[in-house]
Amino acid sequence: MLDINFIRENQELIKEGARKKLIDFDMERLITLDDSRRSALQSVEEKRAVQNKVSEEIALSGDPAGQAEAIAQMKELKTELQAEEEKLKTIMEAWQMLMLQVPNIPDMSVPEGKDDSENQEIKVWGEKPQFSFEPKSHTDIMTELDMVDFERGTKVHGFRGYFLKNDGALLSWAIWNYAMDFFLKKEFIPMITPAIVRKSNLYGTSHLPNDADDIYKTQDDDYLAGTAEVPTMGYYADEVIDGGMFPIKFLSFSPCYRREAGSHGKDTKGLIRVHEFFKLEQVVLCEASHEESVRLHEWINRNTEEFIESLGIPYHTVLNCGGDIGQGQVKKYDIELWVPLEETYREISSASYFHDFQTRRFNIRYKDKEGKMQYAHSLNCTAIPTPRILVSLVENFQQADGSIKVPEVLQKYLGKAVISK
RNA sequence: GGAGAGGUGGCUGAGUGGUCGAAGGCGGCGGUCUUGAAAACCGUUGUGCGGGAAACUGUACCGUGGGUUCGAAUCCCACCCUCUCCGCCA
Repeated sequence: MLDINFIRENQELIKEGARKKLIDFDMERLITLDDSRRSALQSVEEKRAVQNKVSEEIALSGDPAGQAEAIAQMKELKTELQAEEEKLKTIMEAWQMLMLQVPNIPDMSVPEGKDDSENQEIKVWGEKPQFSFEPKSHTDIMTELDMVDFERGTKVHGFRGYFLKNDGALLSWAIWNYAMDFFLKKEFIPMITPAIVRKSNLYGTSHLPNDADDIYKTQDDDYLAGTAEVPTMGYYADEVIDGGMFPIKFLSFSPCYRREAGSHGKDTKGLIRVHEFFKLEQVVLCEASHEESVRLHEWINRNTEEFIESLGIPYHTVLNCGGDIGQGQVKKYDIELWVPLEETYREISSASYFHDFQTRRFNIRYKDKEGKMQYAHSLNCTAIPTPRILVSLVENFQQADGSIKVPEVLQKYLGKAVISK
């Protein structure tokens, strides 16, 4: 959400931003609606002022005849007022709906482009493995080592179901434990968050109303969050935070649920695209400063790069183009890991900053040094998603005999250097 | 799931349907006093939106949403949440 006054004063900037993001937004309609909102609000407030004044006079008056007359007049005014309030309410509903759709303005550095194919590679790291044998896919490797069971996963869960077992399960735990140690050295606050959330939280992060089809819903009208970003951002909703705590850095662990409604034909095999997974997520709140947002954005992205580097998995980082960043995001980096069998990089991390786009929706504020109320800034970045990370890990470190070489940093967490039959 | 109690400002806690944005206390801020601090005393102390250069001013906010009324923190309805007891349960 943006401030309506800011929107009115920067219409061209926002329209240009929407164009770059390939978001269809009807600015003229919002302005027209806002004009009627303003005039209706003003009219209602004027009538209320009269009502308040006369009501007070009635209360103070000792003259019954005068009171009766004033009450009669006020009855008329009340009827008019009720009609206008009704009108205002209708306008407000439409206005709020539109306000939720106004896209945040992308940063100047965000490149033009229609989709992820036009993201800009800004960094490449690591040596892609050269196999002296015929490499296998992660599904084959892991199935043969009895680390995963897709057939029974499908039997129990349905489409995209999986069980991780034996070293597949242990490797997941090893990664989580290592990741905790790695990230907590950077002074994050560890959290385990609820995944079942009230829908207001999803409006806050702007997953709603945009991605409604991709979100599971309960019979109580609650939702299953697709990322711990949602509950973590909701944590301070409607609060005034002590600005001295900034930057607040959370490392949140949660299960993540995604219907993948728009991608039925994609990645139907393996662990790339599943309905249910686990993720450690970096979520940061900071003071309302563009420079600070930028600094922390680089930092959280770098954290995940460092983590991947410590595992030794080849990756590249891309700067997402306008068509591939969300409504609320100012700028986004994706980190993508090399998947040898597909001969391509696959996303495992996404780092974005939002300025006060999310915190306005969540009403997360603080008092700045001058004592003025400000909306905080928010950012988030994947720390590590499992089991997706296993895809690259297993394929890159497979060996001729079908075993997997365990990255050195994980060995003490897993308790072995090689996963084999 | 059943029974009961309750949700008021940063906290605590009053509030007969009408000078209530809301007493008192605590805390915070400013000041007097003091070498300094404490204590005491005095003053001050919410947020959003609109108008105004400003002083200030209009409006809204007492869990949320409706309703009754000239007028609602106060009455009515629905919902949400918290607490206590019982039941069930990883």
